[in-house]
Amino acid sequence: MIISDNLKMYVQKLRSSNLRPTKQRLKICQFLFDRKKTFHFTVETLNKKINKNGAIKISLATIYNTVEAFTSAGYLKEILTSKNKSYYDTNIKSHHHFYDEGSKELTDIHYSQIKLSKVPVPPKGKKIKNLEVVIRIQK
Amino acid sequence: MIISDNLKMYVQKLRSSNLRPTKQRLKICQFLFDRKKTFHFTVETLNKKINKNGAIKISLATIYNTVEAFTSAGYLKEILTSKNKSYYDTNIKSHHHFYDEGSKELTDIHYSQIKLSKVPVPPKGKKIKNLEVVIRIQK
DNA sequence: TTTCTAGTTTAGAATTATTATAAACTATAT
DNA sequence: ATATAGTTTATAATAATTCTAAACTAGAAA
Ligand SMILES: [Mn+2]
Ligand SMILES: [Mn+2]
Ligand SMILES: [Zn+2]
Ligand SMILES: [Zn+2]
Repeated sequence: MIISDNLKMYVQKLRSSNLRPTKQRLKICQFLFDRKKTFHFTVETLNKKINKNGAIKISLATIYNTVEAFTSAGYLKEILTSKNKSYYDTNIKSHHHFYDEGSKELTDIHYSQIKLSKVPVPPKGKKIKNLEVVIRIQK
Repeated sequence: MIISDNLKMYVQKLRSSNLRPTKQRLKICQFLFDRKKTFHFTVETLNKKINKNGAIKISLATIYNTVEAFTSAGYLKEILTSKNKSYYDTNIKSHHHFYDEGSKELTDIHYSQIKLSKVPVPPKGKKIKNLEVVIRIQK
């Protein structure tokens, strides 16, 4: 895959979500999705890496806006785990996580690696939005 | 059970955790534990209710300090669920929760109501600290 | 191609939850 | 009673995030 091909792909992807393909969004797309493996990040880490040595600087506000827009559009998944910071995942398939309380890092657990053989019925009028398990680990 | 009996009990409980039985801590103990059912709260809701119409006002800083001290002492459990706010639980037994994204309220799920028939081994050198499930629900 | 406009980016201010600071207060050991 | 370590408190500081409003830009329409 050549980068210019991916760029076209991102332009389409963004347009299909009613998001204009700005250079900021495309740069963030490339950073997030031009790779073989999915990964986890926070706005803080993304901001640092995006603005390390690139040509254009992207403001923190735009990083926030874009991560939020990409999450709404379904390109990213938010992982609720820590009380202070939001984590995001480029792996949008349903799956579980280890959360290391020491290093504050997430590791994927494939969906099939956890079997819930008994799950309670939600209260009337409510339905289950998400059943992904976060297993907290430490040394 | 008479309140004065519970008060003595709280004094002992606090002393046994090397916490001086101040009038602030005792008032918070009474508010949290003088009831038949356990419940969930945030510092914000606790602060409002504690300082509604009581004789002594307790500062927000003391509410934070006390909730932290009680959690360390094992009188309370912290439930990590939302990205913005810490939730606490007077039910310190291991159990699971529904978290309603609309009302932002927690509901207990008895430990036996969820069966995990397959759980992955944690990475080497790490052990599982906590395996309580939060099921996110919505309308 | 120029013009227009809604959408986007940005710096900086505001907000929210929480933690830190340091002075005044108090439980309790001596 | 006194001393002292622990506690409370108002207030400041911090951290993550959201808001604001002005400047900028993609892309539709003229
Ligand atoms: Mn926040
Ligand atoms: Mn915070
Ligand atoms: Zn993941
Ligand atoms: Zn509970």
